[in-house]
Parts: sequence; C-alpha cells; structure tokens
Amino acid sequence: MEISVLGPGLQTVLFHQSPTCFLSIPYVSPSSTRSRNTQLTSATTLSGEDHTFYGPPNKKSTIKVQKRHSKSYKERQAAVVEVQQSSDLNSALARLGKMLKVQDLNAILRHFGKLNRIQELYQLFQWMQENGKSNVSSYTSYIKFVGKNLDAVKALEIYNSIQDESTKNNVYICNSILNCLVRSGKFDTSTKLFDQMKQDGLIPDVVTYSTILAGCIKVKHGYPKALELIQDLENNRLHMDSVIYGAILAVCASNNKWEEAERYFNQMKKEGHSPNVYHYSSLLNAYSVGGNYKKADDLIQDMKSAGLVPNKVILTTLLKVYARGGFFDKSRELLNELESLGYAEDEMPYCLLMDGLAKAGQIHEAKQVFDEMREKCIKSGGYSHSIMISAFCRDGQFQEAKKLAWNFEATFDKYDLVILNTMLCAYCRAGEMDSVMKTLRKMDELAISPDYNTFHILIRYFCKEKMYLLAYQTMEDMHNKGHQPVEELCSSLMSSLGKIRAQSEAFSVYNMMRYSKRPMCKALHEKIVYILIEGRLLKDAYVVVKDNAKFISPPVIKKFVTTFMKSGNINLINDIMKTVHGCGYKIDQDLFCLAILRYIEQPDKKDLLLQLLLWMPGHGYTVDSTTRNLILKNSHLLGRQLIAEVLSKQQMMFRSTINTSR
DNA sequence: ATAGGGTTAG
Repeated sequence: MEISVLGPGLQTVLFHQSPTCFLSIPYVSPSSTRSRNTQLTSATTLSGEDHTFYGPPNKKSTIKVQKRHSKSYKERQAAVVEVQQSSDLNSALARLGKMLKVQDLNAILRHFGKLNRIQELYQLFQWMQENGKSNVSSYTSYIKFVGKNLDAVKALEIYNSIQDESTKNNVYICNSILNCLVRSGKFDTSTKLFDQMKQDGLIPDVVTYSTILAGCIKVKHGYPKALELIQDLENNRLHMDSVIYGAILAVCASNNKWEEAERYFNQMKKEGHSPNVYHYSSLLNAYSVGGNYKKADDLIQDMKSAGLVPNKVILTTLLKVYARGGFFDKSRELLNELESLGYAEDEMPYCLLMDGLAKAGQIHEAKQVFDEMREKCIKSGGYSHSIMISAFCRDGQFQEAKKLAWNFEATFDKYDLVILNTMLCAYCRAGEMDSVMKTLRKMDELAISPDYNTFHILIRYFCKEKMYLLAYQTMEDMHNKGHQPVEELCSSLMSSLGKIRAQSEAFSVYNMMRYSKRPMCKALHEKIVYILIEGRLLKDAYVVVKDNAKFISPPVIKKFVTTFMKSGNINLINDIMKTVHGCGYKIDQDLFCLAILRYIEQPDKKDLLLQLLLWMPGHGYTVDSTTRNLILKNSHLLGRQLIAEVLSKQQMMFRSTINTSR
C-alpha cells in the first residue's frame, strides 16, 4: 500500500537496496522484532522524503520526486489531522494508521498530550506499540505527558516496563521520567532512580542535572544534594549552563546561602553567561535573609547597567530585603514606589512589610499596615490574616489572635494547611475548645493532612488542658505518621502520664523517643524507671535498667530491685541480681533477704534459690546470719540435706575468695 | 528529532 501512496514511479528507487538506504532506518527499540520489521517498511517508504537518497543529481528527476513526495506529505498531513479530530480514535487508526509514519504518530501523541486528552493518549500509544510504530521519541513524549497529568506512578510503570536496555538508558527517556518524578514532588524517588540509571549505564547530560537540581529547590536538605550534583556534573566533564546556574542560585537562595549564591553568580558571568532577571532575583532573595540592603542596592544598579529593568518581582524582593533588615523607612518608601508603579495591587508587599515589623516586635505598626490594606481595599488571599494572627500569638495577644482567626473564617472560604495551623494555634492559646474542634473537623472534611506543626500545637494544648490521654493519642498518631515530636514535649507528657497512673502510655512515649534517631536526655531513663515501678510494670522497667544502668542512680536501682524482689516475676529474680551486679551495682544484704523470702514462699522454686546461693560467694556476697537462720528454719521445705550442703559450700567458697583477694 | 531551570508573602 505504501507503494500506491507514493506512486508507481518511485518503486524502483525505494526498493533499490543501496547501503545508504539502510542508514535511513531510524533507531528502533530492538525489544520486539515485529516492531523492527514494520519500522523497516515504513522507514523505507519514508526515505523518499530525503533527496540525498535519490541517486546521482538529476535536476529534472529531483523536481519530479519532490512533487510526488509533497503530495504524499500532504496526504499524510491530512491523515494526521483526521486522526487528531476523529471521534473514534481506534477506527481512525485502523483506517489511516498504516500510511502514517512514526513521526506523524508522535506528532499526534504530542497533540493529545498537550490538550490533556489522556484517554486518547493511552489508546494511541497502545496502538503504536501493538503495530510496531513507536520509537524512543514516542516513549519520551508519552512518559512526559502521562507524568504531566499528575500520574507519575503510571509514568514510572511505563518506564519500568521497557525491556530493552539501550532504550532504558536513553538520556531523553531518562530525563523525561526524572522530570515527571521531580515535578510530582517525588524527589527521593528521582534521586534513587538517577543513581540506579547511572549504575545501569546512563550517561547523564546537563539536562539530567538541571532536572534533578530543580527538585533540590523545594526540598529541605536540598542544598547538600545540589552541591553533590554539581560535583558529579563536573566529574563527568560537563559544563554548567545558564539553566543550571538558575537552578543552583535558587537552591542557594532558599537555603540562606548568600555567599555561595554570589559566588555562582560571579562564576556564571565570568564564564560568559549573561544573568537574566531570574538570576538577579534569586541572588537578591539570597541577600534578603540577612537583610543586606547595601548588597541588594548594588545588585539593582548592576542589573540596570546590564540593561535589565527591575520588574515587579525584583522590586518586591528588594522590599523583602529592606523589611527583613529592619529598614522600615526604606521599606515604606519602596512600597510607595511600588504603589505608584501599580505593583502593589495585591497584598504581597504589604505582607512583607507587616511580617518584618511583627518579627521586629513592632506589632502595633504591623497592625496599622494590616488596617491600611483594608482601607485601600487591597486584594487579599488571606496571607495578611495569617501573618497578623501569628504575630499576635507570638506576642501573647491571644484574644486578638482569636478574633482575627474568626474574622478570617467569616471573610474567606479557602483553607490550606498553613492557615489551619495558624488558626488552631490561636484557638488553642485562647482556650477556645469549640473552635479547635471545629477547625479539626474542617481539616478532616477538606482532607488536609495534619503536619508536624499541627500535632505539636494540639499536643501542647491538650497537655495545658490536662487532657493527657488525648495528648498521648495525638502523639501516637504523630509518631505513626513519621513525625518525631520534640523531646521537651515528650518528656513533659511522659511525666504527666505517670502522674495520672497511665504508666504504660508513659512508657510508650519513652519508646517513641528512644527509637527516634535523635539522641535523648539521659535523665529520662531514670524518670521512666520510676514511673514503671509505680505502675508495677517491672518487666519493662527491667529492660530499661538493663540497657541504661549507667544513667540510673543507685537509689533508683535499689528501688527497682526491691520492688522486683517483692512482686516481680520470680523466675527473673536471679537474672536481675546478676544483671544489676554486672552493671557495677553492689547488692545490699536486705535485697538478698527479700529474694530468699520469695523463694521460701514458693518451695517449688528451690532450684533457683540454690543457684542464687551458689552464685553469691563467687561475686563477693554471702548471706548474713539472719537470712541464714531463716533458710535453716525453712529447710524442711527445701530439702534439709541439700540446704546444709549448699550453705557450708557457700561459706567455704566465700572464705576462699576473701583469702584470694588478700 | 524526543528531555531541562530560576524570582516575591503566612
């Protein structure tokens, strides 16, 4: 059929087996031989488009070819449009698919992708695979569009389903899937996959590095990772380009690294890249944390002399520098300038000034800016409320904070995690239980998951209200979600739970701290042992003592052993003695007495008593006369003969140890 | 013949 499309005049040329003809076969994934064959046919058909394959130069024939060729091109173009517009994709493909080349199908694929026509995207790609009309570019685009439609998992599945190794290592395909992961916030997955790809033979290029670097901007601890990537890039003899510089500058800015940002900025200039407004903006932003207005002003001058005009973002960022630096007169002046330029129509510059004032302790002045915004009817998305509510909370003005939170709810019907946390904080501090519960229900309705801050606010509040079990449950939730509460909060909750006799909950809080990655305060071990003794959770106490004896004071160890001898599991008595002794604790005579009393009460444990008596002398202990008499008095229960033997043996052994040590 | 980045607020 291809022949009929191209016209009979070209048959000989097309089927003439010249070596160059093979060169025109595009790269095809060797994953399926079927794909290869079909590709070969279509490639042969297509090669007619390339005039270099038409043999010796012959002007006349070339023109002729071109003419015929453009006819087929037009037909194909028409078919592309028809497929794109058809209401039944599969039937259109059945009709027209065979005359379309892979690149035509790829164009259709991109067309569907750009219009988010996901269903057709899936269908078309499937058809292309089944008919052996897909290549590396098809995968690249397909993965990109599947990922763009927020289905990074699906995109990853597609990538993982690729069998052929060289396709899997293709840098375009790798970059495409890595970009999907980064954009959907799966940064860790992207870096792990990147490492795997390198191991499997990927040779990354600058695009690969800029893709991963982009992920470092939004992620915490992104800075060291970014440096590692830059190092890796240099080790691979690649050069940083303007895009890479843009990304690393943004990473520096969001990690408060102004010196490093400055260094990269100068380096890029030195290498002949002209910074654009984004590069300037990132560096300016890096200066804002330190409020370094002198550097910021110089940078603006530099920017102007490079012929760039400071835009709204640049000027707003400059305002941020002034406000963070506490230069409120300069900030106000710049805000006026922004107003006259029409750059202060939304709340952002006001927010920057307000936040700067509030953090400098000038709450009243911050509130004035807030009120000024209302007077000027500045558009607000709720940020200014959030800033003022936090400011009031920080300043201890909980009633004001609460009122503003209510005002937020009355004014806006839009919530996100930050405003919910801010409101929660205000309600908790003001003791508005109803509003707290209402806010939590709202959060649940909106399916906004609580974060570290939410949990902390709630736990603190429940503790303050003496609702310790609720605080405990909240902490358990927090822990299960993978957040580690700060130690002070754990420690205070642990003590409070101990006081209300919820000792096993207290122990559970202790374990949350114990098995977190952070080092914990040594005094907590002793604290929990005390609580566990109170709760008669002696087996748990034993575990803590065993693991942390060196942090536990002798009186508490003594209290533990005493309690254990009286009411702990009798089978563990000897173990406890040995362990505590092994930890360097000198066991008092009254403790042995207590243990022996337990054994006398339970004659079936006489073997354990004998073991203890035999263990003692070797470790510097012997029974005193009272205990000895006690044993002898009860020796009928234990076996007279045996007891007499063991006691005399103990005496002999003890004497010999004393003699040896002399 | 397909892949990449960057700016401001809670």
